[in-house]
Amino acid sequence: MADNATDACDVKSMDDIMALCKRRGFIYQASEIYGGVNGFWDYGPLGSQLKKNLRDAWWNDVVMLGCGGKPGPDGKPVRIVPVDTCIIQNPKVWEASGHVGGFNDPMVDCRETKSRYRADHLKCLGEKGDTEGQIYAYIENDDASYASARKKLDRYKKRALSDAEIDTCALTELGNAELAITVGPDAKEVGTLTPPRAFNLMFKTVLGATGDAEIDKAYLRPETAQGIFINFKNVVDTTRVGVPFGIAQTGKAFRNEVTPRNFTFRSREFEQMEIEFFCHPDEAKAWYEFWRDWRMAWWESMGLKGENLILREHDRDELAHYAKEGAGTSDIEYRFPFTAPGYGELEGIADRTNFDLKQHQEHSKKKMEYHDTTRGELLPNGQPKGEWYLPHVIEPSAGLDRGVLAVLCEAFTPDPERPSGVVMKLHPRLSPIKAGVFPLVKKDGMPEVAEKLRAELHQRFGRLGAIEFDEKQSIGKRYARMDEAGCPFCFTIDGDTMTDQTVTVRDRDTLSQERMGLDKVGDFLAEKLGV
RNA sequence: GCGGGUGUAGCUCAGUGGUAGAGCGUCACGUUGCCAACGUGAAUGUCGCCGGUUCAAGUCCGGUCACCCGCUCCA
Repeated sequence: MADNATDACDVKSMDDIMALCKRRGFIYQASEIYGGVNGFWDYGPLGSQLKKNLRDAWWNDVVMLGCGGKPGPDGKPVRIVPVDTCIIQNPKVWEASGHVGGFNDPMVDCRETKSRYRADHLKCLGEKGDTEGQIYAYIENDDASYASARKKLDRYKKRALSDAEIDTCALTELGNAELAITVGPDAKEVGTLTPPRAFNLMFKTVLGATGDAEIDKAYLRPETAQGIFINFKNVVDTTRVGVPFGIAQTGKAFRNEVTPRNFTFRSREFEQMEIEFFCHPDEAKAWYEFWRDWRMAWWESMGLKGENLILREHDRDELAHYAKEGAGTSDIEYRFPFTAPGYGELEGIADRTNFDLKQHQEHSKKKMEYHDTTRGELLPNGQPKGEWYLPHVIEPSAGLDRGVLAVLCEAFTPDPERPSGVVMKLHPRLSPIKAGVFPLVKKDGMPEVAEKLRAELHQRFGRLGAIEFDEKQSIGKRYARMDEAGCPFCFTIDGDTMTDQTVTVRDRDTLSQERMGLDKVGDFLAEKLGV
């Protein structure tokens, strides 16, 4: 598959993938019967099981096995504990995290140049005392922008005005009538600037049935991370964990994206799989590199391989405000059909330093420092004195819905040779349908034997995914359906089964058909599913 | 948020102001002996939604919603 990855990518059409997702019940548009709602998607029977399987794989590998059992940079097992925190928290959480203050800025759009400006970054100038003539907006502390505005004013007045004749004010002080005679910083026409509009990406809600919209204002969380940070002390105090350790959480988060687009890639409601890994500041770099590399390997183990998956280290000037002082930030990115030849982010691994714990310590007035009893100078009795510090945090934060989408895109394989025309080569561990059990024809006792096998496999593997039983229509049609659903193996009961107790195993990816004993099917499937 | 495009059956799409269509899929019955076989039959639509023009609107006009593409945004 790796050899023709580029070719396959070229052939893949997002429209075809979306059509298959709808047709086979992976993903539907939310509220479809009411015309849909922008930025929201529902998962169908196959999609929800696929999503659960990917989440379970993450949960199992990260939390239960602690990075799949791989020792950390300290040579010890990686310790991760889970939490499940609320979508709605005290609004002060989002003030501390910076989500309320920093991202509540009114913005101004220019209809002519399509530029967007922060309203509080724009100033205006005009001739002193002139209330009729044009006003020129410019970007504060930008000499070129200011000079441009002055030049436009001079040209409008047909003379060079002195500094003393100029009046300036903030754009936010202008009324609508004045905006109508204002020229944007990079515009030629007047009145192309929109009134300042707030672009807070957080969903607001109101607490209490009779709640006052202002006083009882609350937010749906824009990320799951803060729920972990605010419970850091609780977990340390009530669980026998010690730094270094991680706290994991999966759950929904909500962002009022300006432009939801690209199928489920940028949704307004989405699910995250996040780890906040707490470590000593001196060890942050080693843990950062450990997590970055292990997370990359994990996505590869989910079937995302070759040129479509890359690890990209952020440039210094690209780093988020909280990561400036840290060891760095990396994105694990997948080349989606709609981003190709570029890539879209699946997971970010960031060294957030102690930014979040420090913020919550300041805002909540609660001590967030950790007492590390394994550090500090040795006391006369031979015990370490201990050291108080704010742990640094390495955050591998993955998008579950984006992961599902990447897995679907990777699996989607056009194949004109097949009757279905397409096969979903999902990793067996992720496949929503684990196996198909088919009687070759609906007679001669075959359905009965097939049903017995289905019941046996269902008992053993039903917790992982569906076991499909189908006795209708031709065997080829049933195989084709399984190709589109991404079912990796089909077991077919035929005439020979009745005499020698063997079945045909049909492999989705190779189309090979081999015979095996009826009693070997369970173990065969267990091995393929890695259970 | 701006500009362009699209919206008709589950999917892909035809449809010239005058009776709502095709292929595939789905379902039933028969047949069928390993890759969407075949036969017969069936179901599936307020033509995205709202309004307007008209004797008559899927078709023309306006608005709106959703999706796609390009900007913009994306802590």
